Amino acid sequence: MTNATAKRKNGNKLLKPAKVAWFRSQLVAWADTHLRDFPWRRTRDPYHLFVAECLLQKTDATTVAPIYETFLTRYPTLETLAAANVEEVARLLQPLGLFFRAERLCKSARIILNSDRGTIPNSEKGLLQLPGIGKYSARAILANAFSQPAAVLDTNVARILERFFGVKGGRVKSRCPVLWEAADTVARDRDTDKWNLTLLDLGALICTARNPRCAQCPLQEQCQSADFLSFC
DNA sequence: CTCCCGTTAC
DNA sequence: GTAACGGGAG
Repeated sequence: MTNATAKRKNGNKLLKPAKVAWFRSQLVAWADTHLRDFPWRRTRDPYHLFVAECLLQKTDATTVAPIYETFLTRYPTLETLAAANVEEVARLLQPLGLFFRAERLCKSARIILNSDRGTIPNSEKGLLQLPGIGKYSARAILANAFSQPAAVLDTNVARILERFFGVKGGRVKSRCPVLWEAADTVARDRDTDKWNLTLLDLGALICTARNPRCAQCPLQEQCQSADFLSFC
């Protein structure tokens, strides 16, 4: 049993089980008709998802979509990326900014090819060895490419958990144990990939950082932070 | 805690 | 016009 699974089973003192159950069922229903469609959501290819997660870091999904297609056309395999000219990769990433990612992508490709597996690692530990892959990206790849029950915590998920459950994370959400634990607690053991996408999309479409659309939110009824003024 | 950096919301 | 946005690494 993994740590995360053990924690889920024992429950989280901060989160009431009944409220967690309601949270899940509301979101599962919402996901049926509201999940967004992106090219990287139509594949389970570990390399494709590795590229996608790198490009999606601190970058809006709608901005990434066209570049992602071009990237995979130009560098269709780990081998081609490992052999790529970093400057050229950086040029391709131009509309996204954060050019240091070009170097990290190429370097990761070389590390992966020199590893025992020779393919994208299928463990959190293995993925974390790669430059540019932190806990969020590692778990996203585990869930999406390898169907593992790996919950993610990004600023969207953190915001939803903080608002709905009233838990308080620190400044740096990505390294906040309370929020990671909450993310693990609310996650489902099955279809964790879809669950992760559900939270990301609720954060992107409804529970936005500014001007959240509380009136359209499936969680409004039990949300600690629901903006009741939005009814008026 | 700071830097990275283009895009989008305001 | 400016500020907000968003993961990882040093």
